Amino acid sequence: MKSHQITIIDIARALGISKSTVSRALTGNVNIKPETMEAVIEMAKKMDYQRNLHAISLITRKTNTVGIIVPEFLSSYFPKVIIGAQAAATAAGYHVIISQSNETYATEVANTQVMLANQVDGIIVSMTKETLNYDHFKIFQRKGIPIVFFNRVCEEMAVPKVMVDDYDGAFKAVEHLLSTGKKRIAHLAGPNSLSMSVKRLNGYLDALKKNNIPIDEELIIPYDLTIGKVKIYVNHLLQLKNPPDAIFAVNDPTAIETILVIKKIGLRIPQDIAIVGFSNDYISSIIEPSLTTLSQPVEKIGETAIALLLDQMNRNVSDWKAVTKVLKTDLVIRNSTVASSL
Amino acid sequence: MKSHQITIIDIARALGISKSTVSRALTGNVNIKPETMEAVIEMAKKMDYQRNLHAISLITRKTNTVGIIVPEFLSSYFPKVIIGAQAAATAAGYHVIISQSNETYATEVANTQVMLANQVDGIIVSMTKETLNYDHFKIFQRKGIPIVFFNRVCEEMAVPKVMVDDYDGAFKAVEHLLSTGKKRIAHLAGPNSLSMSVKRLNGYLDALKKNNIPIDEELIIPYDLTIGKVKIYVNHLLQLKNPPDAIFAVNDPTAIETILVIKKIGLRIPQDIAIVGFSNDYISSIIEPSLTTLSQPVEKIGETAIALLLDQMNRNVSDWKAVTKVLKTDLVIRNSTVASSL
DNA sequence: TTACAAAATGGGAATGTTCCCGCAAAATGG
DNA sequence: CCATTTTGCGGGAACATTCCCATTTTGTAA
Repeated sequence: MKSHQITIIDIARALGISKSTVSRALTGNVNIKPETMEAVIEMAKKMDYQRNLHAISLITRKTNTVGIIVPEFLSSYFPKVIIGAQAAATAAGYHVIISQSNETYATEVANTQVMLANQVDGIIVSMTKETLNYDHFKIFQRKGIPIVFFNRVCEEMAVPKVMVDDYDGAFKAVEHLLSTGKKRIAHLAGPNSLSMSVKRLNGYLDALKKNNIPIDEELIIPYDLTIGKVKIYVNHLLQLKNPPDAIFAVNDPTAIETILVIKKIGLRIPQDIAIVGFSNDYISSIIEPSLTTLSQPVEKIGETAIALLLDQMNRNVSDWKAVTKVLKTDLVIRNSTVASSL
Repeated sequence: MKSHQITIIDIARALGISKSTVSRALTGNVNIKPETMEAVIEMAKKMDYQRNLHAISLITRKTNTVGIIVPEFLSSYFPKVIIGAQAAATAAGYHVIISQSNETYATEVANTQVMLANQVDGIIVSMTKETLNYDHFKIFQRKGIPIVFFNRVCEEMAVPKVMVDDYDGAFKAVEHLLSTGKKRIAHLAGPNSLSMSVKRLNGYLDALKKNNIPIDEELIIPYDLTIGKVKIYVNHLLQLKNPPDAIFAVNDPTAIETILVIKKIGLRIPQDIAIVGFSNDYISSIIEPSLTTLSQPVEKIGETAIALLLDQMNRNVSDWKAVTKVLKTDLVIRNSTVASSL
């Protein structure tokens, strides 16, 4: 079904030289006469030669490829991280293969297998919200393939991680709400399986404590990040005897959905209820009222993850370092917490 | 640096059988005693064995992997197509590797080389807006590797294509604007390099002709899809002696940006100027006024592209068929053309 | 010119797997 | 119970390339 693949042997035969020489010319590293090299390269181009990475990686035990596994593609967050990561990887001479897990554990496991089977030299991963078992990641460690987590990290694995300061971001968000005079701040929290959720929750709690605001468990709603459920929870919050005057959402999609629900109900934002998100998705500046949120250095996250990965790849397994880089977030104040001056 | 890889030979040795038998057990196709097979599979799991796809594809000349190349990740369009494509590919037993070209020709060429080097069994592609030379795609044809275009297709190559009916969509958009009483409809067109742009332009032109509206070249602005430039063009249009009362934008990001610019200027949408986009990105329903646009069956596009690819892969090169599937768009009418009844 | 080093090339093993072929063992039929 | 078929398994070639070692060619200094 497939036509004959052009190999270095074909080139060698065409030029009357050996395959070793062709190989040397093509990899261009050592002891090769410039004219020979030129002739080989020209012939290769002429014959539509394409090197077979499988054969190369079979013998070199290296693929010059790094894998990226993300939970989803729908928010602008992960695509932007990928752009940063891809740029950094390309600059270092690595190819990138990407796969997305659709927020499901089974797909994530399958994706790790694809990466393993493709013999990637390393991977960077952000987990799905479902992932509770980490065996499929631990295989990489056992095999000596570096793995770096970003954003949604696996706490129990001693590997490099790139995160933003979720605690600090949440803390800033809540203090900002308090500074605008809000007293009852609800939190639409993420699932406990993600350490990010827990950290944001802790930032929320500590900001309240520091400002002597009593914590009301009723106002804290952990949910599974399924956008459709936001409506239920927001309605529930608003029907409390003592409803909140602000909502801090665990991420931007949730906050956006919250705004839509509240607008439909007819409450004024931010006068009746203020809203803060997390991540500064593109849409946050577009929606009305525009969303106050914490901007994350997304491309930097991707770059940093790759940098840590490359560092790890250049070390011996025995010399691996499980550094954790924490990047800062910036509070972007918009009209969902401070009424427009217009 | 890398630890020893577990091979079928290790398993064979551990069980005191031959590598051929292990291979048979693992691929599970023919003439193998059930107990032997079980023992092999168990031992493989116990030893953390991972098959080496490179060795397999080297000999089988097949990788069970299809490649996806898209121009960008930032709009929700391509990520959604990928979700559909990935689902279809997985269902057929194929892995997927994704790469994004950042809308630059050079990256696209590099991406095709990664795909070739990885010996993918086929690729689906949507081109960058810069791509004018198609040699890097023609290589696939010459090598007998099926290629399917979607959305942004290469007209001069006789290969399968999946598109939406751009002409029809544009036609519907313009007729809708006319039906709301608009008379001077401008078109923020895409670059001529993309046939999609040309088709949308033709739909626009024919809808005007059919309704006896004179065509004013002044109102047609082809641009390169760089969002930052929208502001310049919109301002230019509004400063014309005889400014437009509606703008049909070539895609949603452009339309969204147009809305933002016009809102800043202070004109009323749709009363002073109506706006229509193309694709129905998520953000289109969120922005105020919400955007009238043409929804595309995004996931279906991905599925269809993979279906055509698989069909092609199951044929002999001599039997390839260059079918073109055209999917319909739906006009979604929102407040950017019809004032809210509230 | 000779001797020797350096540069350029060739040959063959190795990478991990599948596939083909051959052989032994088990199963089947008369 | 023997002949024949089927089933299960082992051995070795093949895939495309790199790498090591050996060999040839070229260059340089005495």
